[in-house]
Amino acid sequence: METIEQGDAFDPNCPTRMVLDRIGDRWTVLVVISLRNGPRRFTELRRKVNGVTPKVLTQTLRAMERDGLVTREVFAEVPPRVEYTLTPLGMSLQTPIQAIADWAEANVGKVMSAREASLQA
Amino acid sequence: METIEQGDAFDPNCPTRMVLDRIGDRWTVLVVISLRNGPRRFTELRRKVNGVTPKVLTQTLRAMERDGLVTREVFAEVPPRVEYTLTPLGMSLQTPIQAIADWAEANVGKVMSAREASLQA
DNA sequence: CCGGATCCTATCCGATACTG
DNA sequence: CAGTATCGGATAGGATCCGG
Repeated sequence: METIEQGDAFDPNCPTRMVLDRIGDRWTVLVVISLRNGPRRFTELRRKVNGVTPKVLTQTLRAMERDGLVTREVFAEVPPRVEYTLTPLGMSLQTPIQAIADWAEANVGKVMSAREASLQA
Repeated sequence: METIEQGDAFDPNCPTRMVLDRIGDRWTVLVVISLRNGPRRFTELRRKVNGVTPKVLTQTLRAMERDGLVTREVFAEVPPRVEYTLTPLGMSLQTPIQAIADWAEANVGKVMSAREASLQA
């Protein structure tokens, strides 16, 4: 079936629900965007992903690692260096993310004016 | 600019961030899917969106109404009837949602096996 | 430099009960 | 039928400190 089904995201165990949960969280999408041009170090990511705390960034990266979206590579150096890289799977996530971004840019104006209008009513 | 920018979703006030917040919540996406074939009544939605409580469904619908995604129409009848309908804006949300669903269906297997694999490591 | 440990708060969500 | 009111629990996320 090519289109969304009723039983789809309504069930916690369903594919779409799972992806939605990932995309829904505050940072996963930002990390994907930040890594799209190649590997980044932890601190680089911290700077790019404006305002994320180390704990949460670590949480996010670990979750993404578990799901096969990023790989984590530790270099036994002094000072220590850790690089995160998008897997092909992680890279492919950019397609739906881009779709969202496109919709957002195209329609944010309408949403904002709807919001304004509802304040007066 | 056609592609995602760094400053994009990193700022709470930015378009993508806003849309992500909507998509991230548990029910908005499900309501959009449930309404795609035409207007639905409150209780119909409650049934379709499996397990949502009236309070939360109302919250979701009100938020969507504010953002111009749905319209709410009250019929002065006995018994009372209220219909919710997707606006064109709300309809257009199905494009990115479909992109997510497609990605999910195509890649859920990989994510699941990555998860399995990480359990043994 | 990387990120774990701990504590805390905000928010979302669910259950239940009640009203026009 | 279509909600509202109230309460309570779960959890993501933030602040801060500390260790390898």
